[in-house]
Parts: sequence; structure tokens; C-alpha cells
Amino acid sequence: MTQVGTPAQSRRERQREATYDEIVAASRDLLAEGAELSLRAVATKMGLTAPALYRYVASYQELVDLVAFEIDKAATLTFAAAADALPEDDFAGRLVASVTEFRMWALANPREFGLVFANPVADASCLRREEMLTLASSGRHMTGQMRALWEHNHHPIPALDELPPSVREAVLDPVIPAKLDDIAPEDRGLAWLFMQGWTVLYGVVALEVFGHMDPRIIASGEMFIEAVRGFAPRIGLADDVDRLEAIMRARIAG
Amino acid sequence: MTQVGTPAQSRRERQREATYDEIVAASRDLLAEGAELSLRAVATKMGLTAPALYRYVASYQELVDLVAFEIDKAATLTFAAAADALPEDDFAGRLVASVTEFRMWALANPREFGLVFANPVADASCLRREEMLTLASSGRHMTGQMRALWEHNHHPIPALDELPPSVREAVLDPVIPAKLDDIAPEDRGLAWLFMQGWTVLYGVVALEVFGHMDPRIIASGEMFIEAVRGFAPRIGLADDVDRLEAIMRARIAG
DNA sequence: CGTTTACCGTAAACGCCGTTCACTTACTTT
DNA sequence: AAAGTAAGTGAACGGCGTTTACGGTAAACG
Repeated sequence: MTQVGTPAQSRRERQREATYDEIVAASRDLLAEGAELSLRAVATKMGLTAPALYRYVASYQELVDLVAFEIDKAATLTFAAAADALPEDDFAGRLVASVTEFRMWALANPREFGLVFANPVADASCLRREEMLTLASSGRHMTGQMRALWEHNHHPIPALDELPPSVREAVLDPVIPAKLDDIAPEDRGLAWLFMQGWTVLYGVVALEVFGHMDPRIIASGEMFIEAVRGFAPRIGLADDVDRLEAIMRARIAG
Repeated sequence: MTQVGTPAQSRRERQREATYDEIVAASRDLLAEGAELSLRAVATKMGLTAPALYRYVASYQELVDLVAFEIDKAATLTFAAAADALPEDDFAGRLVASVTEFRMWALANPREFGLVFANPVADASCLRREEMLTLASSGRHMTGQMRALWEHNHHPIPALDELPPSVREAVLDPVIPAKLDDIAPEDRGLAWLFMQGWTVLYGVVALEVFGHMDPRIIASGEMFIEAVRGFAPRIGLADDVDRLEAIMRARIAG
């Protein structure tokens, strides 16, 4: 018998979770204001003292990880919304819309981007590292879109036996933010395409966000467009590049 | 008549320059030890107090910029040495050797890489920004190799009138670390290839250094190899990819 | 030569940071 | 009602970037 009056979490647990939410909210406010993220600043904004936060996070780095995770989760909603501006069956368009929104979000929120994607992932506890690599919400979103596209257009994917050994291992026992368990082993080459796509996207966006590129190219987004166009044929979109470019330009201009 | 006894710089100027060198040396030592770079630590290592450093740098950020610049300059020497392991007329091989050495250096010195390449360039003073973008020693080295290759194999380059307007502007009035003033306007599409190559390289290396990738793929270097192979055809090296891959694998293994 | 000036370095202090520890308060559990 | 647990505080430590006021020393100048 399930005890009806018993909530899934006790009063204290609910209170505690609410405090976590408040910590994240205060942190995001700080970042939005352009201030530095610090335990003391977060605590002050919440109306308590810095040591109190140690009841919730074990260190500053853990606060950063927590906030980064939540920021990534929230940003993913905007990527999904961008995809939803296109028809459900336009898988290519939806992917490109998400990817373009990712770029726009990164440029508009460089500090948040840095926190989530330029924060060296822990090398110490390997478990923690796996978490970081597999739980990224935005990563799962992008790979989900790529997978939906493949299930629709069945573009060619590299065969297992033409992959380098380390890559074969990695796609058969994947440590990336993607649902792959129900993908047959012979189709796991798809994961290699996921990684390649992520590399292209990350590269151009990180370069733009950090400003290591001609400002005029950043402003126009031409390198981003070129990068996406260059990758499109690898996922069976060679004939769609012009249409996809139009989608990107619309999002960049808007 | 040149006054023989008169050095180009006075005694004081020489002393001052030596102090700058010592600042850089102390900073690099700190980084090599795995310690944090800080004004106080640098000062202590030099046997003086923190405020004294303000006679040489106006702020902590300026120290970072100074050290980053010198680290980049020093690292470029190793990239050049890697190229020099190959015959002078093997332009493709030399380029790939430099690029591979860049990757290996970045992975072996992630903190230094972060300082130089993941340090957001100033958005404030545009002059300072231009400096950062055009003076990068490693950048000039890579583009120099790419240029030498082009002058040798005359691979096709995009025509000016097929470039997007912002790109055309950027290649005609370039703000990148490359010697382009003696390149004819109709050949300036070469600069666009420079930027594309830099984007590919930066993307994969940054991803590897920050660890946002399957550790096994980082260890094997397969994504890096794939990225270089993917770019090679754009600079007329479609027929050389296997040979170039061998060069990369040798450097990665060694 | 002596005097002036510019430069180099120090000590002290301010306000911020992450972190630890001892202690109180309030709520939950039994 | 008693015991136990969780949350929060205040004080403190060491370190950080940075500013200020002040000495001393070496160069520059008459």
C-alpha cells in the first residue's frame, strides 16, 4: 500500500531543493549582470553568509559545475524552440535551426558559454568526467536531432571496420551525450559523425566567442555558415545546403 | 658617424628589459610547476613585492597578455622545428608537421594553451584587439606555411567575387596574423582559406585540450587526424592525405 | 662637482575571494 | 518531552589584485 499522505520528498527535502534552485537563480543573475560568479556574491544575493553555501556545495568548483549544468539545460530549451519553428518533418532544417541558435546564444552569452564549454572537465575523478561528457543537455539535443535526420534520410555512415580501432571502441561503448543503446552495432558509425559534427560546431563557435577571429567575420557569421555548409554533405545534406544557408541567415539576421 | 660607445639602449633601458624577461621567466616557471599565475607569486619568485610589478605591467590582465604573447612566441619555435624535420621542398609535409606539433604542444601544456588561445581578447580598446589578432607568432607561422604551399602547388582559391561581402572586406583589409600585403587582390581568397584552416585546427585542439570529447579519441588523436584530412583537399592536398596522415601518426606516437 | 629629477622598490592598507571551525538555532524524529 | 539532525552565523586564515604614501638610488643636468 502506498501511504497517500506521504509526499515523494519530505518537507526538508523540498526546502533543500528550493534552496538549490535559488542558488542557481542567484548565480545566473550574477552572470547576467556581468558580475563575477563567487560564493560570497551568491550568498549575499540570497541573504545569507558564504559558509552557509557549503551546506549545498562542497567547493566553488562544484558551484560552477552545478550552475553550468543548469545553464546548459536552460539553453537547450531555446535550441529546441528554434527547431520547433520549422515543420516536424524538416529534420535538416530543425537541426540547422538548433545549431544556429546555439551559436547565437553563445555569442550573446559568452560568459555562460565559457562556463559550460570552456571549463576544463575534471581529470581527477573519472566518474565525474563521464557524467560531464554524457549528461550535457545541449549535446543530447543536438545528437538527437542528428539521429532523427539519419533515421529519416538514411545517409551513409562509416562502417565499423573502416574506423580506426580507438574510434570503433568509442562508438561501441560510447561516452558522449547521445542515446545510442538502441542503435545497432553496425550503425554505430553514426556516433563518429556526431563527434565530428560537434567538433566542427564547437570549433567555430568557440573561436567566435573568444574573439580569435576577424571581428567582421564574427559579425557576419560567414565562418559559421561556411563550417555548417562544409559539414552538411557528410550527413546527406549536399543538396540542401542553399536552403539550409537561408535558414541560418534568417536566424543570424533576426 | 655612429658613436661606437653608445649602445642602442641606455643602461636603464637594458635593465628594465631584463626585468621584463625575468617576469616572463618567473611566470612560465609558475605555470610549468602547475601553480596559478598571480602577480604576488611572480613577484615573490623574483624576490620582490607585488606592488613593484606595477612598474612593469598596469594590471594582472596585462601580465597575462605579456606572458601569453611570449609563450606563443616560444612555442612557435617548436612548431618551426617540427617543420624543419622535413625537406625544404615538402611544403605540405612541413605544414602538417607544424600543425601536429601545435596539437601536441597544446595537449602537453593545456594551461599555456588556455592562456594564449582561450583568453577572451579585449573588446574594449580596438587597437589592442588588432594587435592580439595580427601579432600572434604561431598564427603567422602557420599562415606562412600555408602561403608557401600555395606558392608551390597553386591550389585553387576562392575568387573575390564569389566571397560574401564581409569576407571580401576582411581579406582585402586583413586583420589576421599573416603577411598578405604582397598578395595581389585577386589572390586574397587565400586569406579566407587561412581563416578556415585556423578554424578547423583551433576547433579540434581546443575540444581536446578542454576534454569535451571521449578520452579515448583524445588519446589516439583520431579526431585531429580526421579534421586535417578533411581540410587538406581545400588546399590542393587531396592526393597527399595518406602520406600526410603518416606524418601525423608518427608525430602523435613519438 | 653638486643638485635635481626620474625611476624602482617597499610597507601598509583596502576589499575581495575560498575555505575552515566552533557555535547557536530551529526543526524532525522518536 | 528528549534526542538528534540539519541550517545558518561569526570569526578567522591565507591569498588575491590594487592603491597610496613614502624611501632610496641611479641617471641627467647645471
